[in-house]
Amino acid sequence: MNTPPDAPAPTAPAPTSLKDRIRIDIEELIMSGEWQPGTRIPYEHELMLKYDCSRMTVNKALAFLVERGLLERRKRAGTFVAIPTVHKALIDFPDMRTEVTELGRHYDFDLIRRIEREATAADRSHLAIAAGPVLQLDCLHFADGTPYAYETRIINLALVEEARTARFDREPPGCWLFEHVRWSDARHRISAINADAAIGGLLAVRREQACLQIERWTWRDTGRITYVKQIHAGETYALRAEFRN
Amino acid sequence: MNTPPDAPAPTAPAPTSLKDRIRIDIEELIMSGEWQPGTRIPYEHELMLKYDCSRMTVNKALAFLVERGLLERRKRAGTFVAIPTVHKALIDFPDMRTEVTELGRHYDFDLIRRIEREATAADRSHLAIAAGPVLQLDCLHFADGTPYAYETRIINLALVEEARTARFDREPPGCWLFEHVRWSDARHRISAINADAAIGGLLAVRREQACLQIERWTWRDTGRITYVKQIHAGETYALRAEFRN
DNA sequence: AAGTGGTCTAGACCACACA
DNA sequence: GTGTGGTCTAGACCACTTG
Repeated sequence: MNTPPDAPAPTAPAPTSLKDRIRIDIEELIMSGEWQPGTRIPYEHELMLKYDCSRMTVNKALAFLVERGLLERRKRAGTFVAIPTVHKALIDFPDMRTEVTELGRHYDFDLIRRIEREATAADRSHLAIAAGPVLQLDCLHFADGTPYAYETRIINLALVEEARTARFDREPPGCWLFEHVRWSDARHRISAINADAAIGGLLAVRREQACLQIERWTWRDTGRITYVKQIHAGETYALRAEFRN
Repeated sequence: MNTPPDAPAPTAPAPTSLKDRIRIDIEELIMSGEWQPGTRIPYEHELMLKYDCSRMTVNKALAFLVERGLLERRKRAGTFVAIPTVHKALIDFPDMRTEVTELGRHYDFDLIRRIEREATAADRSHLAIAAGPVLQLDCLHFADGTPYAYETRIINLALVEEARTARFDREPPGCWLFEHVRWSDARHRISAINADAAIGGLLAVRREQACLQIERWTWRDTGRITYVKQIHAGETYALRAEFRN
């Protein structure tokens, strides 16, 4: 469906700290257009006087807005309203069990395949390794008994040895990894694909049905931990992302 | 294609401030698994002693990690390693011209339709208004002369009056809005659709081709500014998102 | 009741970029 | 040089929560 999302929750009136009041005041001056992109805003020293506070407090408010991308600071020159170039959005990829449960539906999954092997060419490419043992886990996620998503995953056993002995018949691999492995970075790729006969059969959709495909490569400092590809039937699934400055 | 992305750029060795050293130390203890999720970490006072610095400096480092979702703080109890529940990722939605140009390709666009009208039922739903004038702008974006994306947009003229007189024959609507309107919030919806005959014709793909559809609703405090739907031919397009905790 | 984090102060020194 | 922001200090009071 094509229903617009709810309006953003009004920002909590909250026990506003002075730092937040300064921050919000400036945000509003920028949003309203009163302070145009490129404008120099008052120096920290001037804001100290205006809000009758210490420089540290002003500094915290400004630092927050810099991290959000609303301001830019240049030494000796001052602080400027940033010129926007991109829409940034924050997107949540919960694990499947959490995602389905939060929809108020009953979650279940089938482990379709579990293969331990030496890395194939494709595995080596995804995990950026020259060789080594990997574990492939394919499973189908259900919501209220209906196929929800198909997932195929490769785990680098050299980095996650515990996966060798883990049982994935009760706990889905995504959950297990969440609890057992920390990652320092991840990259996602979101694309649209046409269901082939195999995917169509698994997800119970017609051939050619447009599906949303999410791929994720996960790193830890020491190397790549896992590669996962998730496929959702398009008509019933959509990702949601929130603005994030 | 299904090529894995490049490894994340190594974090700049940078002129590390003390605050950052503390932050990085703690990050590494968490990432390595030495401090498991749920663990209480040392009190601010203990960290002051360890790093021989003021409490403010420790506090800044911890506040940063809280905002990143790596730590949770409870008064009177202490600071704890957060238990992860979702993968968060940051995704950029540049405007089409920027996006295509950054790919090193030549950008061009055609304005297909420009309609000023009283809001229809669909417009009212997307903009959450009871009535009022809207502007619909449909256009086709090209990269190196090849169709890149189809875009249909509705602008709330009550909030963006300047759009009435703006010319959209040289500058694409997305760019124009970037420069003229600030938003305070936006919601995105990403889904997969099958090309119908009309979309297939515009994007030069076969019927049923899976396409990636991105919808965006944009707010300012005072109301909804615009709704836009962008459709990319699936095989040639993918969104990329970075981990962001 | 006690001790945590939340917030703030009124200074300070420094590096850097600009004039 | 000069003045900006970057960073840090050594305190302080308070609210909250939890033992």
